[in-house]
Amino acid sequence: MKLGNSGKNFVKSLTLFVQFYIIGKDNGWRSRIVGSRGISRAVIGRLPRYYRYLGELNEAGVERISSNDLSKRMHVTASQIRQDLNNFGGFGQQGYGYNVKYLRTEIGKILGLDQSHNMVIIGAGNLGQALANYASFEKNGFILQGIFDVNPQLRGKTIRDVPVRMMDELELFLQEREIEIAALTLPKSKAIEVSDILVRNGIKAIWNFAHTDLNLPKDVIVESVHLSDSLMKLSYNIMRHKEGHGE
Amino acid sequence: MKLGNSGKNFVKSLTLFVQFYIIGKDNGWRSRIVGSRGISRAVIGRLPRYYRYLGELNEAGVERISSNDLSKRMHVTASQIRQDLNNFGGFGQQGYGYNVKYLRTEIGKILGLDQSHNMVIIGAGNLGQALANYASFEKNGFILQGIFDVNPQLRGKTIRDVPVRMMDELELFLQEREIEIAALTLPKSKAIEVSDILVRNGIKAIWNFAHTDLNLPKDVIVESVHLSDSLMKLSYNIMRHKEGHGE
DNA sequence: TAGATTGTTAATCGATTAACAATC
DNA sequence: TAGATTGTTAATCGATTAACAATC
Repeated sequence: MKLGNSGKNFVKSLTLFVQFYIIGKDNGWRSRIVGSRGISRAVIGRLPRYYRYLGELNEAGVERISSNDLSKRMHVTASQIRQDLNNFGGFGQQGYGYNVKYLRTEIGKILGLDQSHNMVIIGAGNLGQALANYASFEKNGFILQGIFDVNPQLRGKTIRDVPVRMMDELELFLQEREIEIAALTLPKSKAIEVSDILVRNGIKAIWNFAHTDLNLPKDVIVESVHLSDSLMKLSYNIMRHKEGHGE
Repeated sequence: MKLGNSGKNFVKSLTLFVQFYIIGKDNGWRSRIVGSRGISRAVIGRLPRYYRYLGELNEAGVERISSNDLSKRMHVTASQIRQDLNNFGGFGQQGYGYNVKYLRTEIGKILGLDQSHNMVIIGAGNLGQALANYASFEKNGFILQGIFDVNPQLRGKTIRDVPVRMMDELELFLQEREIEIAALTLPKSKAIEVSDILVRNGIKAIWNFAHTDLNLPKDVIVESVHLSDSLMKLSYNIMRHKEGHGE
């Protein structure tokens, strides 16, 4: 029996659909396997980048991509891509590659972007305001519920419809709403005492921009963004580069 | 011959002084060795953190520290600290440990913090303004020379005495002053075209905050801070943590 | 000197890359 | 079916940790 071209494509699509549907159903046990730890920090660190590239491909209307093509765009090895993804399950199909939209969605689920997380920002300076204005966070499920500061001049100012509140309202606020994440955008002198308040009131994770490490109970997740560390790495590379060219 | 306690300490101090002086003189060939590459990314990534801890110790008046004590504060192994530092030379002394002030200075030199780097910020939104206001960068030798934006309403606004200029002045500005570093704090749609302008006008390094990777000639250093990548890692860890506790 | 602690080599561990059989 | 490309095992490479002799 022969099928015309459109018929073949239809079968192919159907096959893919069915396979992906089945894979989708796997999530139960797969996530339990994932939960049983063992995914390295390095792999997790790369997932957001895959997610970003798949988003761009998707916007560009690309339907499928092989690990090889993706590896060239991202300047990594195809082997690494396949190895990374297979930590979480088989998202691809031999002879076909990966379905861009599907793979993106799955990585999104792994990263928890399909769920919503309530967030507050502590410190309404430039950096706090910058974060508050990133509309794209909301798109990924991070919902800004409150902004706090000590400066009375900022009281009542709103950023994307969220009013700045004073710090003395923080504890009650955290208790009344289910806030999971706090972004700390304040000087290091305040960061440590504030982080204690946050932990006492059930915050699950802190996105730390203060110029210090936070030593908190190990069930509190801390993700730090140390801008000056980043700038120093850049500076080191400038040095190294100058030497390399005999200056 | 016996020495009293203060005499012994004097000799010890003298010995240390002499040793450190000699080590200091080594820098010529050491940096050439370092220049001959081979320092891994991972090691470089840890240097700013050592620098930060040594700064805190120094402020707290601590004069010397052993790799063991430092390892406990930083939650790393003493072995790693010694191994890391010995990539750049022997900064310590057997039986004594490391001189805090000296080691900090040396790491600062490795990172290029003893030199000054002219910098511009492209994009005077909240994030650009936040960076401009970080006085501590200036302390480490990063000198803000200019801030640029397309928004005419920002024209003439000054941040820490640096006026916001319009983008059409950028090329001339780069040519007239020796600008090494550009911080890109603008939307990804603009980031790529602006980075081309920067490269054409001799920028050595880009501190990239845009939500995209920049594919530039390999002699241009790019250090990216992808905030959403960071938030996604945090989100992943929240997920994993929930699973671990059977939710 | 004895004790402490480094610098450095060797052992282990983990992550990346290569290779290829499975399979769409 | 033949060709393409994955999933996965094995080989390599690199980074971390352990151990200890050198030495202050």
